[in-house]
Amino acid sequence: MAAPRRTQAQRRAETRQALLEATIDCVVEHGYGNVTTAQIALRAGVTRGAQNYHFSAKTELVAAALEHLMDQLIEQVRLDPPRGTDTTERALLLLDRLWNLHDTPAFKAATEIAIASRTDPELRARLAGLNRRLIGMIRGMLDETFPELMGNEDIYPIMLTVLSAVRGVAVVGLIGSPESIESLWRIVRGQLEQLIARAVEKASLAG
Amino acid sequence: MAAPRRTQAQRRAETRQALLEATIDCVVEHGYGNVTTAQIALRAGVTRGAQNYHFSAKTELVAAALEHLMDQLIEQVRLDPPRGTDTTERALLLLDRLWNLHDTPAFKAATEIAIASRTDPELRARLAGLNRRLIGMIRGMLDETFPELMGNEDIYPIMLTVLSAVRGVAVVGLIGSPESIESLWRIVRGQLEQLIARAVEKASLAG
DNA sequence: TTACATACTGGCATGCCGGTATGTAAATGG
DNA sequence: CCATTTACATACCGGCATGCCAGTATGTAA
Repeated sequence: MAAPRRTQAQRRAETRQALLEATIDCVVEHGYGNVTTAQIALRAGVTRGAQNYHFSAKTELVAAALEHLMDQLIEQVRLDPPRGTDTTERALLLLDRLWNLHDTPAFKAATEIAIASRTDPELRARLAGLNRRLIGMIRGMLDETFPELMGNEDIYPIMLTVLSAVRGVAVVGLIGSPESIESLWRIVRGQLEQLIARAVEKASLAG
Repeated sequence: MAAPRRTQAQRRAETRQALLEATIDCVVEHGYGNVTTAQIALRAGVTRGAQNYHFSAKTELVAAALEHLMDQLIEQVRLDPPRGTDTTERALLLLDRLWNLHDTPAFKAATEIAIASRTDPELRARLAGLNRRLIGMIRGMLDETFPELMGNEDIYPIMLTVLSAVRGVAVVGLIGSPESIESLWRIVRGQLEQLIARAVEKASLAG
């Protein structure tokens, strides 16, 4: 095993990333309340000393991990926007993509951490902008995906409602069985589909 | 201070209730992850010994507390069903009541505990039926409140969608500022209102 | 090569949490 | 009025998570 001779910046980046990802994994697996710094360090293949060197407190690590996760998700979504000639078709594609995003382990972790931040001021402060940022991202995506609806202010309330419903289902999904969630989502999806279809119809009549 | 000479059943019931309520209060105030059994006992005005006598483990106490809370809420809701001549009017009344239920400290506690139960099998098992029970309650209430819609299967999907959306908003409400939640709810409420109104209209045409 | 900065190691120490064990008071029943 | 059960109090233990620190290695600049 020859020493890889990494540069300082590389070393730093690699261990940090390993820690951030291990944090998310551990939260997903054991739940935020049960996660220990030792577990995280172990999973990251890093000693507790190194861990503490980069992130002096647990909260800091967790907050950073969630921000990192968010960055990944946003990037991942931004990379392939929904394509299609039909407006409704694109909208439903977006809907499904939104759901898939919420049906992911990452969302579990994010939710746990967000919930925990309610009573942790330090954490809360750092996470304050994340939801705002998420909504901003979705908004931007809407504008890009539906240029024909540009300037139509009616779509944002619908977006928020859809997002809320998706979140509601996703939250139940944290504790329910996959089958029950699947069935619940099918039902809710049907309703949201109608909501969207009507909105698109209305908008194209107006436009 | 003369001894009140309470009966055993009274003593038991009183300390138990004090413990259950203190548990909810503590969870609301400090968050599930930070709550300690000592805090709860202190708040309930009970020693840790008594606490342990009634609830041998923390999980047991928390689960019992949530069930107790649920009982209270269900009872409270069942006591005054929405009245009104107009179907839509009653539906909107129900919608607001549903939101008020979710905009309460009790919901915060319930959510925290539910989230925690994801990685706590013991807790999860005891809470498994609660959501089912809640939905059953809402279903029953729908049947009572809208006898004219009886047998119309279309309203359940809508109910689930509305419930999901309400929950989604409520979850954001856990960490957001009261103002931002108020404004979000107003927006979502507007959409749900339309959803409901359309459903009622359709149902009365069919009926 | 020397001097310095950054990255990392391993272990210690403290506080605290949940659970238990044992003793005491209050109520019930005969 | 005594015996037994139920309800509660106090003290304690084992364990463990967290943060910290003194030292070491590795990269970087003079």
